[in-house]
Amino acid sequence: MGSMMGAHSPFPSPYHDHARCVDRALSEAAEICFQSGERMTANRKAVYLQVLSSHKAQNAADIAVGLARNGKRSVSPMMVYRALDFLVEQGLIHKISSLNAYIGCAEPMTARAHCFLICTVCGVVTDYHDEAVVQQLTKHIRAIGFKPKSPVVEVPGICPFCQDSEC
Amino acid sequence: MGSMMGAHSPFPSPYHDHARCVDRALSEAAEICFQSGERMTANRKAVYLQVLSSHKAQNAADIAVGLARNGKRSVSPMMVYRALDFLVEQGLIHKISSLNAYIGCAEPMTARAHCFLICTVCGVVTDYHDEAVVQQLTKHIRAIGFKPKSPVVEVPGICPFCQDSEC
DNA sequence: ACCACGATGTTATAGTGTTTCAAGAAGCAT
DNA sequence: ATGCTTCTTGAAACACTATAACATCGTGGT
Repeated sequence: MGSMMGAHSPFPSPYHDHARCVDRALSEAAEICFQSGERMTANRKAVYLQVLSSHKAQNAADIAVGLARNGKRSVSPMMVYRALDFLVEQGLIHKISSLNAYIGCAEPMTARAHCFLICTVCGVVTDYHDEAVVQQLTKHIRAIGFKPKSPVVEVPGICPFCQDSEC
Repeated sequence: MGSMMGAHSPFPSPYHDHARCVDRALSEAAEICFQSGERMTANRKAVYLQVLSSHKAQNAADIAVGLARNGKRSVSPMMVYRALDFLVEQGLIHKISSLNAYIGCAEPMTARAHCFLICTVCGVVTDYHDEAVVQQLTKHIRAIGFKPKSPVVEVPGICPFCQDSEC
C-alpha cells in the first residue's frame, strides 16, 4: 500500500470502520430531513441502510434482494424506487447513471460538487468531491456561454487498492 | 446574441448549415470504417444518418420512428440497437448515459476527451471536446491514486441560444 | 461455384422504470 | 378525541430499454 493511502484518502479502505460511515450518514440524514421537513420513514430508512451497506453501487434489484435477506417482506420494486427517489431528492444518495445504480453520498450536508470514481475491478464507487476540480470544469464551460447546472462526472478506472492487488 | 457566438463556438446554431455537418461526418465515417476494416452497411448508415439528423440526443425509439418515417420497413428494436452498438464501437456516435440516448460524435477522427453539454431547454447536446479541461480533471484524479479510463462528463444546463431566447 | 463469416430478421426474454388507483398512517385544526 | 388533509404505502399493470438465441441471407475470398 503506497504512502498516499493515509487517513485522508478519499478511497474507502477494505479495512475501514464501516459502522462509523453508516452512523455518521444516519445522523446527517436525520438532520437533513429535519431541516427539509420530510420524514425518514421505516421503508426509506431500510433502503438507505441497504445502499449504505456497501461502497459498491447497487441497482434496484440488488437493494430489493438485500432488503429481503434482512427480513423485510413485500419488497416491491415500486417501494424501492420511491425510496430511492426520495433519498436522491434529499441528496442522501446519488444515482450513477452509467451503471443505473446508487451509492450513498459521502457528505450530504456539505458537498456540492461530485465526481464519481468507479473501480471496474472491485466495483467500489467513490464519491470524490473536490470543489476545485469541478469548478475548474464549470469555469471553462461558462466561458463558452453555457450555463451549467451540477455536472455529472463519472470516471471508470482502477482504485489504488486494486492496483496494489495487481489484479 | 453575444459576440462569443461567432463561427468558432462549439454550439450548433439553429441557423447553421447542417448538411455540411452530415457530409463531413459521413466522409470521416467512411475513412474510419476503411481503417478498421468494418463495413458501413445500409442499416448502419440509415441509423447513423438518423442520429446525425439532429443535434438532439435520440433514444432507440426516436431512431426507430425516424427510420420508419423515411420509408424503412421492419425497423425492429434489435436492428437499431445493433447498429448503435456498432457505431459506438467505431466512435462515430456517443451514448449519453444520463439520457439513455445517442448523439453523433463531432470529430470521430481526432477527439479523445469528451464532455457533453446538455441543454435542458432545447434538448441539443454538444460534444464539447477540450483536452485541457479533461486532462486537468484526470490529473487530479491520478494524483489521489486512481487510474482513470476515459471519464464521462455530462453537464445539464442552458445553451447560449436558449439563454438569449429568455425561455 | 463454393465456403466461411459477418450482418440481418425474427421471436422471445430479461431488465429498468413509470403510471395508476385504492388503502393506510401521520400530522393538524377544531 | 374527531374529522380533515396530506403524505406514504401496496399492488397491479404498463411502457421503455436492452439482450439472447437462432435461423437465414449476403458478401467476399478462394
